[in-house]
Amino acid sequence: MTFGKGSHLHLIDGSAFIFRAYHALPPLTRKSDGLPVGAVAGFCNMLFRYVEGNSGPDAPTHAAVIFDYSSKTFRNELYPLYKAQRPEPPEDLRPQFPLTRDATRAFNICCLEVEDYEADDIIATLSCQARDAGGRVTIISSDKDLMQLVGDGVEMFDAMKNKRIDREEVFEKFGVYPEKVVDVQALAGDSVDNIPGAPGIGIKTAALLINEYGDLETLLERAGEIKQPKRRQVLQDHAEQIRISRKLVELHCDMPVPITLDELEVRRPDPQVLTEFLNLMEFRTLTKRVAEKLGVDAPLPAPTPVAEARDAPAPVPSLEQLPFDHAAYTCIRDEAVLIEWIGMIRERGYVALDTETTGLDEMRADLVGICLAVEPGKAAYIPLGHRSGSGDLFGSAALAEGQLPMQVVLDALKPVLEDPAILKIGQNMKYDAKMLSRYGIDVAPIDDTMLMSYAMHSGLHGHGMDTLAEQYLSHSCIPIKSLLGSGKSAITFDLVPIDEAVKYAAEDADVTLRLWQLFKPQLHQVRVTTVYETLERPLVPVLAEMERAGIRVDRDVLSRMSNAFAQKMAALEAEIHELAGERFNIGSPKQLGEILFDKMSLQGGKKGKTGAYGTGADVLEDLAAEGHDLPARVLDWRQISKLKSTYTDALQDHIHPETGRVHTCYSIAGANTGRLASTDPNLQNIPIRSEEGRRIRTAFVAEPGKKLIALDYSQIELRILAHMADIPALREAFRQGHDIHAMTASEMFNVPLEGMDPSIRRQAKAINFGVIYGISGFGLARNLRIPRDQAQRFIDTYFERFPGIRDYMDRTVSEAREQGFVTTLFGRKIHTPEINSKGPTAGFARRAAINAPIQGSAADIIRRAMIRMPDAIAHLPARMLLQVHDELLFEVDEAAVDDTIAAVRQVMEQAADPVVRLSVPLVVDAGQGDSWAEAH
DNA sequence: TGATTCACG
DNA sequence: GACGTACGTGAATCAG
Repeated sequence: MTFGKGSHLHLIDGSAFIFRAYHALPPLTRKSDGLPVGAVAGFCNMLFRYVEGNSGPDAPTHAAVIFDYSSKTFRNELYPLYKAQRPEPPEDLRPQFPLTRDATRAFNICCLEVEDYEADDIIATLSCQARDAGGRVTIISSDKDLMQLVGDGVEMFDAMKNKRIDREEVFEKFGVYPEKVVDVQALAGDSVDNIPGAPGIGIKTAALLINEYGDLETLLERAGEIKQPKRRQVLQDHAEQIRISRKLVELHCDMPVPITLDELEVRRPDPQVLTEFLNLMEFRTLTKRVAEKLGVDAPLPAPTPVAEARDAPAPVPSLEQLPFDHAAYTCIRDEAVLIEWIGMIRERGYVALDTETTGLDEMRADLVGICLAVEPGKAAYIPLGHRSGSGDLFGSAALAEGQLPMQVVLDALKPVLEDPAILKIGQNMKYDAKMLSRYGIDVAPIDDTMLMSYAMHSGLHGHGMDTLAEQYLSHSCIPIKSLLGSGKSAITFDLVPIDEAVKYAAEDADVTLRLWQLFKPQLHQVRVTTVYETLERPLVPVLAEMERAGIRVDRDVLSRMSNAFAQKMAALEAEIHELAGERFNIGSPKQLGEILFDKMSLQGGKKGKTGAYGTGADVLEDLAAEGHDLPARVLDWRQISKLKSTYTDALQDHIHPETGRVHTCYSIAGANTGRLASTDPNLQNIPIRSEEGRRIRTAFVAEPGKKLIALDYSQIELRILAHMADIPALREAFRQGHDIHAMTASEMFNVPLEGMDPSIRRQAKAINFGVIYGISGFGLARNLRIPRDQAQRFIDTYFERFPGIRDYMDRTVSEAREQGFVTTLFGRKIHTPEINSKGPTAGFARRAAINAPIQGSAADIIRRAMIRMPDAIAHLPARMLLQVHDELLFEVDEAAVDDTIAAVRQVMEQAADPVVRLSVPLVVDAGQGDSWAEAH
């Protein structure tokens, strides 16, 4: 087909694809020879997804993937420093560049690169040709340097955000429409690409100037007319540099392209060629998936050149590529079959296990069925508590036919599940272990695929089964919604027909087993075996115990507080409506914003990106400080409302009817840094900072005759920073037991420790915290409510006095850039896939990378303490109940309070030993009382 | 469902 | 006078 009217050309920014793929995936290598292929794998996945998604009315008629030929181009002649400070691509990415070209061709998509030109120029030239021929163009990229091309039938598509970029989007970003984007870029420059621009002028100012003078040339000619002297000077002094900058950012629409548009016509991939290429790369799952899609047989895996030991046992039949066959799963309905399966488990020494229940709350849900898998594709479901759909009016349906009695099954399985020689594999085993422990079975030993993934892939993606199956087995699990429905009409698993349940449940165990076989050897390759074995796996039984124990909560205390809050709120509500002169929903930020800034026209109203006024506490506090009553009352109302809805009301619903206690659930793999997270309810954010909120802690009480004791690490993150960054002054202060913030203040402001002004100490404290968070002048200024330049001076002084801190930060960031992850003191890896992105994301990623080793090391330390705790307190009448990041809460017989504090403190303070010898001591503070309020 | 707000370390 | 920011979480609520 000739390219012309009605044609639609897709131009894919190949280099962007490669880098994204590289950073999104762990460093995979080809099994047979160790060739790094992670980026190629990701690239192929993206291309496949792209091809799959290309159907429908807006499908392209023509397409090409565009690459950079090399990093040297004609622009370097123009300006030698252009992109000069770009880091070299990582060593293991280099050999993958040519493979991505091969991959593109294997997909039967034209791939293009031209010596001396950037991919962007090729994209520009082809876009112009296509537009001139009357066709449409979509550029698949989010690179801002391409935005100058948008308009007149040319659009961009950000594949990452799944968002189109049109003229208006460009205007939002640059403050001008596409035809003026180069002018703005020329003025603003770009530090990433080393485009000089005009010093001190950013995009905002540049857009302002261009909009005023029309275009860059006019602006430069008439620069003398500019009123601001500094701006005028800059433009006059740097006119030449700005003109060069413009040449650097302007894309070439007329470069020689060795191909015509007609040749880019979309072609179907040749199944043979494509699957052979994927097979050569040894992407087994992708090969299979593509073959399925194209309706051909997957080629046989290439023989591994490494001589296979002849007498080695037959390899486990090749696993993750075996298709999922739901019809092949067994349903165990009689004892003979059950015994047969138990035999198979004993023979192998491991089994993947999954329990099905009536709900997600292990403390309240009932067991409905158990599923076992012994080989990929070989799984069996044992229905135990299914009920036939037609129950009586009260929903108490009778047990369905054809199920073994629960007790018979549990009795038969118990020896296997508790056998120390048989490994039980689960996905989030804490859930299943807790469930089964309620039925008298202590599952051990265990492996957990969720935790394996967490140890290997933290920061890359979530670790739920669906995500993992999708990512590593290219398999989409049956959604539970398809069985249970959703919303009001949702049913519980016991009402699902057994035939349906078999497929779903057995699939889960099957997937778990396949993931385990895939992950187990990888743990070692990625060097996180120690992390998994010492920080993840042993934590499961410890947390399960804590969650089962729960903490006693006094309902009456909460309920009385709720009533008091309700009255207070009603009074405040009346007062606020009075002040506003009308009734409105105080809980609605939108309505509140309109009242404050439109109706009352108070100053300081700032609209965010959604166009709504900000009404956060900081904004309202500023208004209140100016003497406005309404915002002050709203702040009061908000505080009470929060306490009531989140704490005094919701917490009551979480009191277990039988135990009278609240049983939170900890997610081990929730937070990227290694911290735990607490849910249903969250007991890690019970108020303490405000006096009013603190009272909620009086509702958390010890049983009669017992006490609560709380022990928390003092300044653990700062101590870790002092150790990791090796700051002698901080280290010494901690060794001497000095007040660390006062010491910092004294160093920074040259004031004596004696009689220090508390506000000076407060500022030093804020800086100390800021450092842990990846400090910025802006952030510190906002936190301390001081001018920005002053905040920046503080930071400069801090870095001068403690130069090691800056070194540490720089080291950490470059480590993240080079490896794609940072590590804690104990070897936990936290991936930083966005560290090399541009724009505001870069700032976020940078700060997160700086913070992660510190927060993560602290998390590792308390994990180590928790894991050792059961043995350390076994001889005491004490139970560990809660963890709040740097604090542990125990319930103990009154008589043993002191002994327990001593034992726990010992474990906590020595928790880093012997793996890490900290150069600072860890110090633990302890408290005790009848309630959490007293103990803290 | 996403944005906003706010509780904690 | 800058692209825009403190790090990590979970829950309740509003609005579309």
